[in-house]
Amino acid sequence: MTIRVRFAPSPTGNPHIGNIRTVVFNWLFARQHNGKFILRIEDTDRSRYTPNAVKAIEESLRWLRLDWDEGPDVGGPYGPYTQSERLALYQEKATELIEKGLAYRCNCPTERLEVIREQQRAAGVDTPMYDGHCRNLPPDAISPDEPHVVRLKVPHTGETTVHDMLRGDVTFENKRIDDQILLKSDGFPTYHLAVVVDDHLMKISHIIRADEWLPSTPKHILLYQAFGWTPPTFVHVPLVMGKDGKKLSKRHGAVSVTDFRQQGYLPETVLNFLAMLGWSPGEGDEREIFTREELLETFELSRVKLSSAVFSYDKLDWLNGTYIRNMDPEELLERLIPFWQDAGLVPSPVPAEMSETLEQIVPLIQERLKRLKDVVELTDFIFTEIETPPAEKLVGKKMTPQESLLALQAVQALLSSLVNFDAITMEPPMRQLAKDLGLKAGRIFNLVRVATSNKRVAPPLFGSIEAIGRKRTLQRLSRAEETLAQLIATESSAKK
RNA sequence: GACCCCAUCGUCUAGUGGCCUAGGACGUCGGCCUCUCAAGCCGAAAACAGGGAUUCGACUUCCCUUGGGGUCACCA
Repeated sequence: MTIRVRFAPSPTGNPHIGNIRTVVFNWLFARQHNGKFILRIEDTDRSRYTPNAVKAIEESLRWLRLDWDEGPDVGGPYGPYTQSERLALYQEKATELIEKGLAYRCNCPTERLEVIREQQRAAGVDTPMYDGHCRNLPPDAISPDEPHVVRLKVPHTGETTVHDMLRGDVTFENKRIDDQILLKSDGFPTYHLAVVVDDHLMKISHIIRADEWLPSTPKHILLYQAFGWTPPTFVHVPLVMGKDGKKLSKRHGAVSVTDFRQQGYLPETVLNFLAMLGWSPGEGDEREIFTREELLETFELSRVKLSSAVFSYDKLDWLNGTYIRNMDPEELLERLIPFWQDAGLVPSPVPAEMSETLEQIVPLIQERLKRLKDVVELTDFIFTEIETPPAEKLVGKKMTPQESLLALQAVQALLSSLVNFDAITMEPPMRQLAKDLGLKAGRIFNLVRVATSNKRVAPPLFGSIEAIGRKRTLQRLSRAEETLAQLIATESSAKK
């Protein structure tokens, strides 16, 4: 049997990371079995349709390199792959069921339905359901031409069993299953009809979808039975939760693929992380880092956990940092440039004379980045003018303002005298200078760091200064010295 | 509320009756290294929800309780 799986999102916005985790499972499963991965757009709810959502979905998948074999853009033998283009098909299938006596037209107004639900709830009914008003009307009682919906005639007795690949058999009582609407009054199918018809017609072999669908799966099975079709294999995978144990949503932080991308998470990281959320390689294999190829080799759908997993932003950060550290510096530079440009620190295109500086900066920050975007805050002082640090920030630890000023002046003199203004050249004399002044090297370095970056935390000093350049470094030192001098002056006048 | 799913450190997980005085990873804490911050290295604290049953023996099997989650639309 050919493995055929699908991702069937409804175009309502940027794809959610939880949904993408399910896509990762689908995609891995398809690819490792030489099967097909299909993208199908379920746009049957016109009220929720978002124009650019299909683009966003496709871009997100492409970013993660989750390629599809059939879909709206690439076509395929079972198209079209957008449900709104298949309307006639669903109507035809619904009519077929009506003719078989397995479905019926219903023209109960929404208001009446709402009243019934209210009453049932008030009466303490467990599962509010349609009251069957139109269920046993003669077939011609409602004309196909008047507004109506089509409902499935669900048997009132017996039970329906879902065979789930991961959970085994899950049985539901038919009397608790409502006469599901298949076709809405606007002529569009509901999810239940469309998904069954399309999965069957597109020869889907495995429906790998989120847990939340399990309760509606018996409805789908009933539909397969009504059509006389064999249901595919169902695989319900757990939901992804936020820190508080609820379904992951915006209030937990980044949730869309776009969010993660914009914050500077690497697609490799996200793929790796998502695959490990609810799946692990098993006994004796304690790897955390998996390349796409390794995942393809190792992933096993049957090993997916049944319990829901909490999305850990901390672990994602660690993973991303690990990927960044292992990356080729040239490649890292390429990926960093857009973030510098977005922040307005580097012009686009990158001026030729700047690229050397950028190359030089990368090793300074590579092991300090968790997200690519962090590069902005970490290196902005190299590109833009800094505010001169306030005097109190310029007084070294356990040092007087006078000592600090003297130290900075000495550094300035030293740096002006160097033949080559680069990190390797400047470090030994700087250390010697500290010794000569009777100061710990760290003290003086930190002082210079603040003076040249206005930050207490910054990349390694000498590399940073080299990137800033001699002229601007000396300028910043001068300004810092002036500030200190002023402080000293006001302090001494205050004493008098 | 009803139905359904789930249940090992704070989090992601290993574990399919004896290998478990429960392993790894993130995070946390401590130390080393160190020009700050990271990174790296070393170390520590940290879990089998509770109760029955089966068994010579249960983290591992069964039942109940508890807890968490999901679903109950002319949304998917």
